[in-house]
Amino acid sequence: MRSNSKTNSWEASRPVKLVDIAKLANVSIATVSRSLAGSDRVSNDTRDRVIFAAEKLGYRANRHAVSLRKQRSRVILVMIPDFANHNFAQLLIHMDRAAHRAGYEVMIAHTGDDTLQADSLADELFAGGIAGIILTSSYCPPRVRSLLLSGKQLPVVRTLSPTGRDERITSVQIDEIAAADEIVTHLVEQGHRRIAHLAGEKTQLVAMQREEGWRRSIDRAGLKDAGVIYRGFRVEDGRAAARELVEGEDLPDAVFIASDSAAFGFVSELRLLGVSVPDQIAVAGFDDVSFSELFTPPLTTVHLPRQAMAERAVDTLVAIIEGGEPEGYSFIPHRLVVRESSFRHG
Amino acid sequence: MRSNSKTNSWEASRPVKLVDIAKLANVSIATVSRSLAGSDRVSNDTRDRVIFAAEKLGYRANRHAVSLRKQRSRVILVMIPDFANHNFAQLLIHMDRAAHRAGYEVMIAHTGDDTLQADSLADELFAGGIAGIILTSSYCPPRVRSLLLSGKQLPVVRTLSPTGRDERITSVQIDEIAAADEIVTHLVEQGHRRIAHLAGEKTQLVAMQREEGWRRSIDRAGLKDAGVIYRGFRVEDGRAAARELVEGEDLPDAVFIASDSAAFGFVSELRLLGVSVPDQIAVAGFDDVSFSELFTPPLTTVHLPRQAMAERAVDTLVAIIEGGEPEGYSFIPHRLVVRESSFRHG
DNA sequence: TTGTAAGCGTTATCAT
DNA sequence: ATGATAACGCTTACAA
Repeated sequence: MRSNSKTNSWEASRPVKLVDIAKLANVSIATVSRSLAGSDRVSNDTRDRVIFAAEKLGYRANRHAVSLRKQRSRVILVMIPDFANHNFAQLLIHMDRAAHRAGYEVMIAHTGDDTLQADSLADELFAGGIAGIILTSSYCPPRVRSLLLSGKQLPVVRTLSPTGRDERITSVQIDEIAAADEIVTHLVEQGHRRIAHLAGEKTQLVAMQREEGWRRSIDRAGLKDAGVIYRGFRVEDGRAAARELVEGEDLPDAVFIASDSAAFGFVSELRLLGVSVPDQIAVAGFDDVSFSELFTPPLTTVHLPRQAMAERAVDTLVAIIEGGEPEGYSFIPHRLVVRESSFRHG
Repeated sequence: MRSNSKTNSWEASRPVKLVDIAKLANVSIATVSRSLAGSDRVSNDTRDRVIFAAEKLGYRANRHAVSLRKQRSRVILVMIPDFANHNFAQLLIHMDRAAHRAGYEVMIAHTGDDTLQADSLADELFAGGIAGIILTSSYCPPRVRSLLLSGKQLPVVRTLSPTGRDERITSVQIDEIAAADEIVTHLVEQGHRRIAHLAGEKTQLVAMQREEGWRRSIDRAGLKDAGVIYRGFRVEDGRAAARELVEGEDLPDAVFIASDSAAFGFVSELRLLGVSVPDQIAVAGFDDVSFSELFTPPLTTVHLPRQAMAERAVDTLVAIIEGGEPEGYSFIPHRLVVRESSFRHG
């Protein structure tokens, strides 16, 4: 048990409660509550007096009392695998804003290494502690997953990361396959012929979809499979892939890399190995994080519409929470960003 | 008012409550509560039966009921000016972890453009909604500030950003002046003579302290003031400064830039203008965000010990919340990171 | 060792 | 239009 001394060093002045306002305004607490809630069953005069008193005392409702009584929380849990990744950080800004607009607060659960804490937070969905959950990776807390699979509708929405049809999670995403297809087609149009792919891990749906897009594009162009390296989305994965590629027979003309972070590592390691981008190998990434345009060379990539996804995800979730019908899937348009890293060499 | 239909599309199965466990285990609610709390005033047999029942039903305590009854929340509010900035994103990861370790949850308030929402959240400190506040910028919510200034002790800690002595906020920070001094001294030792400074805004304490460090270093070395440009900490500020500098008389040997982000913009814009770093101008930044080493050229900078600061800030706050004595200031050691951007040209 | 009951601050139902 | 009062789910004296 945690120490629970009664002598807090910060003398906690007693919070202002309804009863304090009631006394000051000379009405009952019921009337105070109604006035503050903007009910029309109060005389204008009384309401004004109450509101004045409330402001004078600096009243702030106790969220726990309200949530307990109303049996409904105004907290949305956002499950994030990695804060440090720009994708998630930016998503968070926009979710926070959208949530506030709708009258909700955002709480974060980090699903990084250890999901226990996060799962426990998510379970509060069933205890009324939180109103809904936004998933941003392929991860889904076990209890939520099993209920979802049993056909139950829950206030749970996934965004950023794609959702398999059989997962039954309301989803806000881009068309990953089409996006990958488009950017690889851009490489083809630049004149590149041997286009390899640095993919994510084979177990990840998002990686599989981006690979599928790459494959469709080279098939359509009648190009030969120049090889796939399965690694991951992090900087280090890109570095490792670069070393592997340089050790191999002959270099491809271009590489489509499934994430910008990996692309940074890839290009950076190639430079160390004396291979220059795009002169010797052209590169295209995926995500368009803020550093992509500052990178040398500036990275050609797919821009993830993070703001639109975040807002749509929140709005969808709020709609479900407040009794609407979940829509299943909704797709957000993506955008190609062509920069120097993909330019034809020579 | 928000629509509040009673027919939620997700049939909310009634949450499991203590009374459900009580029935299943054939004991009173009080005994259930005691068992789950690990009280020693319960027989082992009963406790086991209760815990078994609780797990079987998938019980999760209602946080609002607990907080209301215990008159103490387990939520820490972290006020962040900008999620997208790596500094804050990383800080958040570590705070989240440290908070969970101590049994708290983290809630985020974005103090970006509009502080109203954030202030309102912060005010919950006085209504019992949150247990304490961590500030990460110079911003401090008005009500908190005025109470602090009146000499009151509050569970409020600032980190990352320095605190003025007169602010009376418990603070976890690095020695900004010393750090700036050291990195400028490194530039001096590289042989640079005309060392300019790209500072933040004049109104910001952190900018003033870094400028002070720069000034001390060049004074000690007996160098002339090669000029200060006051802009800001963002990429765009760095770009603008680069243009201003190139338009001026003659270029300095080196520039100490008060933030890595601004340094990215500065170097990037210089490249566009045909000035190369570090060949024509050496550059040193401040922060050591994750891109700093991927940047071209890799950036010499001061590493902010984000993890240590985050953990110390949380621990300090928790100590105050739980009745300890606030320590005032505590300093975390920083570290110089020397990379190519500061190398002597020629 | 266990049960009974009061109460945390708020909202909502029922009177008046 | 307003006031009394019963919940909301939980913890914790106090009783047994």
